[in-house]
Amino acid sequence: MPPGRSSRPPSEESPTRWVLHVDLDEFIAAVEVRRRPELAGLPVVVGGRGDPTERGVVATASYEARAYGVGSAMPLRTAARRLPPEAVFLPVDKPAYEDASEEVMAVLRSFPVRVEVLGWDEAFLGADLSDEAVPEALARSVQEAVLASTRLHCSVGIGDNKLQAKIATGFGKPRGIGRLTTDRWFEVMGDRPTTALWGIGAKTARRLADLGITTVAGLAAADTAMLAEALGPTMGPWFRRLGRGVDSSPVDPTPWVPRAHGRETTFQTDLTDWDAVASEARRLAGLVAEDLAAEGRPAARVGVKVRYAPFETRQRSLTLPEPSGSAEVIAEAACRLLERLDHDRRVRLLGVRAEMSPPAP
DNA sequence: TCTGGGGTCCTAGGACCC
DNA sequence: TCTGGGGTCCTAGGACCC
Repeated sequence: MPPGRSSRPPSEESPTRWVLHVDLDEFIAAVEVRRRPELAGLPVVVGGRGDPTERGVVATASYEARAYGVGSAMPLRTAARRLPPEAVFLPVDKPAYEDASEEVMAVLRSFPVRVEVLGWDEAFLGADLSDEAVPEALARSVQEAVLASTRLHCSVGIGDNKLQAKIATGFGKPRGIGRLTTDRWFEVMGDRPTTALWGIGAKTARRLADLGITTVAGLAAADTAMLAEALGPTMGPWFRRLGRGVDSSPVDPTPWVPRAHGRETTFQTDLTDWDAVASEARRLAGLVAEDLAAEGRPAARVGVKVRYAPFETRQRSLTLPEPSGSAEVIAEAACRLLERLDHDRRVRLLGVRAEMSPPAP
């Protein structure tokens, strides 16, 4: 999505005739129902520790739950208020979703395409100009193969590029196939709000509206220099390309190399005791060090995040004198960073993160 | 309706160096 | 004398996505 990954020199790109975007339907909820068939047909909500009286938000709601107006990122307490008593709340079980994701990606890789994994439940499939497959037929084959191997349903979007394919998937959901190509871009997208574009959220939409731009067509017609002036030299022109449905980024099957790892916790009750904050920072630093060790890469920078009640976030970070994977070094750095923050306020959330140096080429 | 946790990338100002 | 210009690193914050 971000422009950084999209702005490769043309010489690195393979000529792509079309792109498929595969997106699993209600993935997390579907994985839970798959192993608990008795939940089928019930409103199922996965989020937090599975206790709707706690602080936490909905990770995924089943379609039955969505019918009650429950969706991702909604506080669990709100979801509980909206849902009938038979609704089921489950805790997030990350390893289970990672395993299920691997099953799905293995199926996708069995097709003669390049596969770029976007997250647990999404991937782009790219084929070259020389390949003969018809995208609709391939899309249907992918859906059938994923269902047969994993008992999970997915939707597929077809586009001339990743941006179009990603948006097209939404037109196919659930269990369908959507199509959005250059020839019909403005017919389909022109009158939609700018938030219909992948990469434009509420904040950017508001800034665009302040410039008199509210629709995709309006964004496409905007002056590039004006957008660059108002929104930045990289982002401004990139937004305009989004408005025109243009995306030259290749489907890149290269395994993802993480830039950073972090752990954070929202406390069920705000912390007032700064000693407790510091010891929690040490615990989180230990978890981060484990993540680094699993990859065999040291931290180059360490950062802390503190969210004060009611909801005000502060971050501090530093570059280590030399890269280190030591839990003790990361913990000490985190504690030093905490010294630079106000100790007299209630703390709602604490996070510790480590940034890695890029691996040697 | 009081707002998770895991990430990515961009921007902008100041420090510092040549 | 009160003023250069470019480049890179560091840091804080913001926006977006799943």
